[in-house]
Amino acid sequence: MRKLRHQKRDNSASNRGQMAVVAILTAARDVLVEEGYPRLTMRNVATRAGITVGNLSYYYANKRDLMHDLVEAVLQGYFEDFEKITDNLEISPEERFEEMVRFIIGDLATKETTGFFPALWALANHDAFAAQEMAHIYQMERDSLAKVIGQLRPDLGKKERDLLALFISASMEGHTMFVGYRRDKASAIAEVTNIAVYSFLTLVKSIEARSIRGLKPVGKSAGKRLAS
Amino acid sequence: MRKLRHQKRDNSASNRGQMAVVAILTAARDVLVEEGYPRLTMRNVATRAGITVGNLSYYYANKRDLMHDLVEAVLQGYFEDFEKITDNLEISPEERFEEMVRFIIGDLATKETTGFFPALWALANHDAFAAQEMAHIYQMERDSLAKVIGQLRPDLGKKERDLLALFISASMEGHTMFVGYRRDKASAIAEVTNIAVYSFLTLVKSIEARSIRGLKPVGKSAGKRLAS
Amino acid sequence: MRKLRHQKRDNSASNRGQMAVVAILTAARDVLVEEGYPRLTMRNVATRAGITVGNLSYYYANKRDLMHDLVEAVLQGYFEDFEKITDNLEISPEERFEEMVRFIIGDLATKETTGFFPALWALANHDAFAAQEMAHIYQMERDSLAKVIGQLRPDLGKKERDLLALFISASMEGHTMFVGYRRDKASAIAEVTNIAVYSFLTLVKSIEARSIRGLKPVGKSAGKRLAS
Amino acid sequence: MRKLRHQKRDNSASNRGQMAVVAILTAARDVLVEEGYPRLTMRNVATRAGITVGNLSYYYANKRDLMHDLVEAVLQGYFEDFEKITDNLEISPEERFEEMVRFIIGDLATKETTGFFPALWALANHDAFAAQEMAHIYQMERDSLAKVIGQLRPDLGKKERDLLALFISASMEGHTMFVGYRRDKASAIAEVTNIAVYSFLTLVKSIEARSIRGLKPVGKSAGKRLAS
DNA sequence: AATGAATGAGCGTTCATTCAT
DNA sequence: TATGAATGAACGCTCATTCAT
Repeated sequence: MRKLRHQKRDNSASNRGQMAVVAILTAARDVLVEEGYPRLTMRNVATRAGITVGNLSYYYANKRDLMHDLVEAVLQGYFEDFEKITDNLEISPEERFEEMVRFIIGDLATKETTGFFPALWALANHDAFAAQEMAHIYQMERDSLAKVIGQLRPDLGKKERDLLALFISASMEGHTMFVGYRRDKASAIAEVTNIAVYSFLTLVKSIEARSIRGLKPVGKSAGKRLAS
Repeated sequence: MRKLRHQKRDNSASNRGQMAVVAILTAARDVLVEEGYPRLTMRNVATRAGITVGNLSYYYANKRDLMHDLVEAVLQGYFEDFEKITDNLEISPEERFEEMVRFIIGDLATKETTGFFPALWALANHDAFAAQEMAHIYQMERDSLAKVIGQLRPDLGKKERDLLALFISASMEGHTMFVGYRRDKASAIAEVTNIAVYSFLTLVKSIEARSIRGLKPVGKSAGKRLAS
Repeated sequence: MRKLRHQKRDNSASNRGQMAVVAILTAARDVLVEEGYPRLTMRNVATRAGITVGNLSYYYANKRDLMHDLVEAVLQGYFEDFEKITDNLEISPEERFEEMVRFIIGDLATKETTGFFPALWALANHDAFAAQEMAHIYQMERDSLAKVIGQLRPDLGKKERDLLALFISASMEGHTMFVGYRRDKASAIAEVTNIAVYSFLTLVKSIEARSIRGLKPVGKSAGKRLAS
Repeated sequence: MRKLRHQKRDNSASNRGQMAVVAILTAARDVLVEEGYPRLTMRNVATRAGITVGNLSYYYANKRDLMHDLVEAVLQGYFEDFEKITDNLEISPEERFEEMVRFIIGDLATKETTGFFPALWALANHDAFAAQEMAHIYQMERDSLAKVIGQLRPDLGKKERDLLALFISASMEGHTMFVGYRRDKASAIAEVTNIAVYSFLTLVKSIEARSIRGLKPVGKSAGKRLAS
């Protein structure tokens, strides 16, 4: 995760308040990342932002609004990141694809991302807003991926490209808990990234629509299993 | 997730207490799954288990101990599941591999697993015990996977097999938030599972050690990128 | 106000909790009476009852429930008081009427009543529950009054008796803020009570239904006023 | 309640500030009337007046001062109202008396009065200033009443006239909670007013000083009661 | 006159935990 | 084993008030 993008709503002259909002959002993210969601309290955020609870409530009347802005700020950061890669036409589609994979896996190993996203996933299970924002950000990621997949495999239909993007995106996210910041297998990140690039590229270049639809290629073991 | 396995520690005659513990653990899991970690309170657990807070504290003096047992009980269930698949020698290694993939992805779409594991991942970021237990369960999953990979690719070294198992295991877990219970892309689970089986099998059967180590095959774009 | 009547809901053996509830309700009434509604906080009540906020919440999960029980306890006390007077058949209807007037005005001068009821009236303007409970208690008062009025004036219809009871009841309540505990005109309570007895008795004994309906008796000034 | 009378203290040229004060006082009264005293916050007043909290504090440094002015403004309005009736010499004393009764009961049924006065009474129990202002306004009301009573009954002493005025004034105020705006018995206001006019007129015209002092007229039941 | 920003105390409520019975 | 009662800290939030600009 690189930086928070706070969209100011009103263009008031005062930038003192604007700075406070950035401090609050950064503090909130840091508390969430370093201490976890249950400790993301208004008091902790205020303390870390160097203000009082009362003043925090001046900027965010309630926790929900704060969470809202926090998630949106994180989102906006990724939106800008993905755009840069997708719009880089100086390199080939295959290179762009590899770059996306390396960017995403590289990002998920940062302290912020390793801390933030699992919290968001857990939240999304019981919080409609978190679920919606999560859907939004991953739709963006999949769209970027599907675009490049289309350039690599123009023969595939939109549905197949979207499913491949879904599979690849979800697979990458899964590595957060293993090669993420200070996680168990963090030392294997280089190798895992290499495998990811190889695996996803091979997948995209070789798969046939029937493998997705479930008609196993000839010689597969499925028949035998059904017989048993 | 299928069921909770609670290992009684003392062999006391009372099985009333044993039943109470199972009720408590089940209640705890259900609260966690249905309401999320922040609402996993001693009161909620006690109420759902049909006992009083005071009595809950007789079985679990504090929340940490309860969490401990809960995570271990979930773990134990999976230990038994994996064992059954790994020990099934009536089918070929390739079939065993496919079965593992289909079992894991099938499981992650259950209500319990979709609810439980993201909470565990988030917790593991800030709770050493959760991290340790998580490491334990996934080590088990990877061991099972690595064993079958070894049968499929006897030419690969242990390190490569382990890395492939890590990549495949992590990739599968990543689908929890997307095709899991009531998640965004739940309807695509069949196609995603097919892609997973195809992709992982292709990967295992085709990858060379040098692709893992990072020496890209000739003609790769890496050189060019480094030059830019 | 004489005493609080707390109706225990469950007949549990423990009277420790029962005593705590009485202590809480008494504390709540005293805070309300002595410090006013804005200072009727859970903390103040707990402190005065000699318990902690946490323990108060064990008995009353929220302020609304506490208020509910408090108002009902006060109500119940009056219910018993009125019953005693109404059921006293040893004295004549006129004496019973006088006794009721003297009891109500006498009660309104007690510290508890002077403090409690104006707070309830103010509350009833914006709190449906308070309004409903208030309606309940005064209906009871009017019913008692109307009963005696009926014995004094059997010639009057029910509607007229009810209106007289309403007028008399409301008039008496109005004295709370003037001859109530430590209020401006507290020293005039004896004379005011005498006037009340004389006035209400004269009213009941002399009024004709047409004076209530608005048809002024002959010789009244209404006509002249309309002409001017 | 008809309108707020704010007396400007300094004769500064700025009438912008004067208008702001009226807006603030009106906002304060409306919040009190519509939402109740506990919600009469500086923020609510400022918001309703269309200014910021900071600016409100320019006009009223603290809540006490604001309350002070609010109560005085309401008072002043009544002062003007009573003066008009008292000074109307075109009608007879009896008519003037009836007009006062009808005016007061009519006023107490307005939204503003029904909301404002019970709040003031409750406040007066614990706030010396509110008690003092309340005393002031009702003294005025009683003075007006006593004046007319004196014209009706020149034979009575000042003390008796004052006591009658106290009884009548207090009785009328008591109807606020019953026939006031949106209160329980609001539909009975016409009949109650008729009863009030009849009752108070009868009282004033017939009562003897000894009935006030407590020496009951011959034939009364007091003797019997004392005997029992 | 007016704003936006800030404080610190207090609110109702929830919580993990303890303990006598 | 099981309960009801109790504690003290923390939670999200609101408030009157202050102050620099």
